[in-house]
Order: sequence, then structure tokens, then C-alpha cells
Amino acid sequence: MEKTDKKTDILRAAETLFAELGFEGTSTRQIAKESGANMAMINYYFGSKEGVFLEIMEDRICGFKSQLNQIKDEQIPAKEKLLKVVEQYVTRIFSNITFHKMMHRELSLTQRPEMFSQIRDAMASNRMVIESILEKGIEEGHFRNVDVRMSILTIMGTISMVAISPTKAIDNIDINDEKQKEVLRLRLIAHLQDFIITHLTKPTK
Amino acid sequence: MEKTDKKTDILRAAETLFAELGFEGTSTRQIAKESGANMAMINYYFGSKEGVFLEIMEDRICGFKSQLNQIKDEQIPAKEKLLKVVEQYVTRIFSNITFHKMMHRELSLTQRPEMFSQIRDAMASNRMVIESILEKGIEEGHFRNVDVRMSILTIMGTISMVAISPTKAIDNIDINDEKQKEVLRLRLIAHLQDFIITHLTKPTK
DNA sequence: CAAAGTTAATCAATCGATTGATTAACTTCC
DNA sequence: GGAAGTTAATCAATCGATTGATTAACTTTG
Repeated sequence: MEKTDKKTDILRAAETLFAELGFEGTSTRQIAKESGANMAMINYYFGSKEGVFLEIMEDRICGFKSQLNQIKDEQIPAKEKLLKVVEQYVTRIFSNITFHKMMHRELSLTQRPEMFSQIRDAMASNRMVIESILEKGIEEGHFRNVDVRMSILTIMGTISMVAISPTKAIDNIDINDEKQKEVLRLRLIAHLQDFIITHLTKPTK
Repeated sequence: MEKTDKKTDILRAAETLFAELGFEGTSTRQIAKESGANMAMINYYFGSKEGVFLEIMEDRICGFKSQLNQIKDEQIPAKEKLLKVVEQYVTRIFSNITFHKMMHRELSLTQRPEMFSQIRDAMASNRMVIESILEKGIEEGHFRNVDVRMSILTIMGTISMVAISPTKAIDNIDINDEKQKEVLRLRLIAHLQDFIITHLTKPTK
């Protein structure tokens, strides 16, 4: 028998519902029903519906930043770092695609300032780590003098696009099938590493 | 005196509100107030709130497909076609960024099937036009044998990422300032054209 | 027993949608 | 040409349902 307190039950149920139906589209009653908790428990533990969302985000965001920073400080060439970052970035997002959808959805709204800035800051933080790796590589002469910000947005944008793209949009791959999802993950990583090599590294003379 | 009927007033007001507040976040009362129309007019003309959204989408989607197909049929090299497509794609999205945000937001939800499939089909249609250009280029030996689908998702993803990225996230550029927005647009086009050349075209021996 | 956890019941507010009545513009008919 | 008929457009008012939040009472735990 697994031990679960009501608080985590609520968080788990809310995460699924928010991802599927959006923040507005999810009612506190649904969260209560799905988690087996009473409606009042949501406000008891989190103060409000928005409080639930913020805590979900906080939990997911933590950890990834340190994961990125760890790669940054390794003693390997910038190119190897970047390949590693891409692999972990893809894997991280693929481990919870619905969450990533939810994040992007709320990022495109400005009406809930707290939610917005929380996501924005987390993304900016990630971006800066990758940026420093890329800039170092340019300084050291291993990368072409590309538009750093744009190149990062290309990496992030490609991953997002694959993750967000409707099921079966890409070569009839069903993202809900775990096996096909794994194939897609590897394919995406291969493509991005190809991008890094062809776009960033100088042609060997 | 400009001539505007209530119907287009509603569409215009709704487009702005949907983009800013999301579909759920926008009430029919807000649309009515902002457009100067009576609430009942929304159902009178469009049947429902969702009907308004679908018509907005329909209006925007039309035209772009023919625009893409026109490029496809031109008698110029595949590379030139692709550069042209990218430029027009970026320009199209930059002409109404909030609309593009709204599209992506609704694409990530599955609860409104009509809205979802309308957007999905429109995107798939665009993707296929670009795909055929790319494949032709590979066949003719002008492009490397890249992962076609992934490369397209990179182009689309980069554009989306730039458009969706929070204001001031990219080098402190304020996307609401028309002049800075134009600079960003050109910078994005330049970056993508650099991508096409370095990633797709074979290195000249 | 007191604090923490949990419950059903209820709150005011707002939602999308619909109603029946009214207005204005255009057609038809004698 | 002008009364009668017809249409689309517009309105205020209101519908039942649902929203997020709160209350007060009850139960468990330490």
C-alpha cells in the first residue's frame, strides 16, 4: 500500500487536469473529485487554485537548473557540453510533455502575473546557462560567430515544437505509445546534434 | 467616418481579448462591452463563443496557404523557395503575434475538438507545402539528406519561440515597440536563412 | 483537551446562453 | 405614393448552471 497524503494527491491530480484542460478550464471541484480530497482542502493547503499551480511549477522547475549548471562546470569541450545539454533537455521535457504544454500555455498569458513571472524566470535561467556555454565556445574559437540568442531559441523552439505538435502529426507517431515516444526522443536528439554540428561548429578545413 | 458593422466589431474585439486572456479567460460580456455590441449579438451572428473563435481562425488561416503554394510553384531553386517561405512565414506571424499565441494555446488543449482540429489541419497543410519543397531540394541534390520533418519543426519552432518568448526576454527587446519589432523580425529571418544554408545545403567543396 | 485534518453545506459572483420586445430598413400590394 | 407586410438587427432582462471560496461542524491525532 503506497502512502500518499492528501496534499500530494491534490498536486498530482491538478497537474494532470491543468495540463489537459488548462488552468481556467479546470475547476476546483474537478481537482477535488479526481484527487479524492474535499474541495476545502485545496484552499486549506494551497490558499487558492493559483496556489496549487504555483507549487506544481516550483516542484518541477527545481532540480533542472542545477542539472544544467552541473554540465556547465564539467571539464569537457563546449561542443560536448552542448550536446549533453540538448540530450538532457529533450529527455527532461519528454518525461512530462503535458506539463511542458501547460507551462507554455500559461507563459503566453499575462493575466496571472505570479504564474507568468515564475515560468518566465525559470526559462530565462535555463537560457542563460546554455548561453554561457555557447559564448564560451565562440570565444575559444570552436563555434562560428552565430547569433547566440537565436540559436538557443532554435534549440528550445525545436524541442517545444516536437513536444507540442499534435499526436500523429509527425510521421504518424503516436506520442502516447511509450515505444514510439522513445524513438521520437532519440530522433529529436540526433537532429539537434546534427544542427549543432552543422550550424555552430566551423567546417573542418 | 469608417464603416464597420457590428459583426466585424465583435470579431476584432474578440481576437484581441482571446489573445490576451485566452478563450476561457474571455467572457462574452467582455467581448460585447469591448465591441460595443450587445451580448445577444454574439449568439445571433456566431451561434456561440466558440463560433466566434472558429470564424476568427478561418479568416486568418485562409490566404496563407495559397501564399505558400504560390512560392512552391515558382520557377526558382529549392533553396530560394525555402528562403522566401521563411521570410513570409516570419512576416506573417510577426504581423499578428498575439493571434499566433492564441493559436498555439488552443492547439495544446484537446477539450474543444472543433477548434483543435481546425488549427491542426491548417498547420499540417502549411507543413506539407514546406515539406514538398524540402524533399524536392534533396532529390535534386541541392540539400543534404536531413530529417525533413525535424528540420521543418526547427524552422516553425524557432519562429514560434521568438514570437512567444516573453517581452524583453531577448536582448531586452520590447516587442511592442514597432521599430524594435522590425529589427527583431529581420534578425530572425537572417538567423533562419543562416540555418538553412549551414544545415541544409552541402558545403561547397 | 487542543491542534490539525476533513467534511458537507453554502456563499456571492459570474458564466454562456436565451428570451420576448423593439427598432430600422426594405418589399409588396392596391 | 403610401399603407401594410416582412425582414434582419438590436436591445434589456433574465435564465439555470457553475465558478472559487468560505463557513461551521465533525473527526482524528498526539
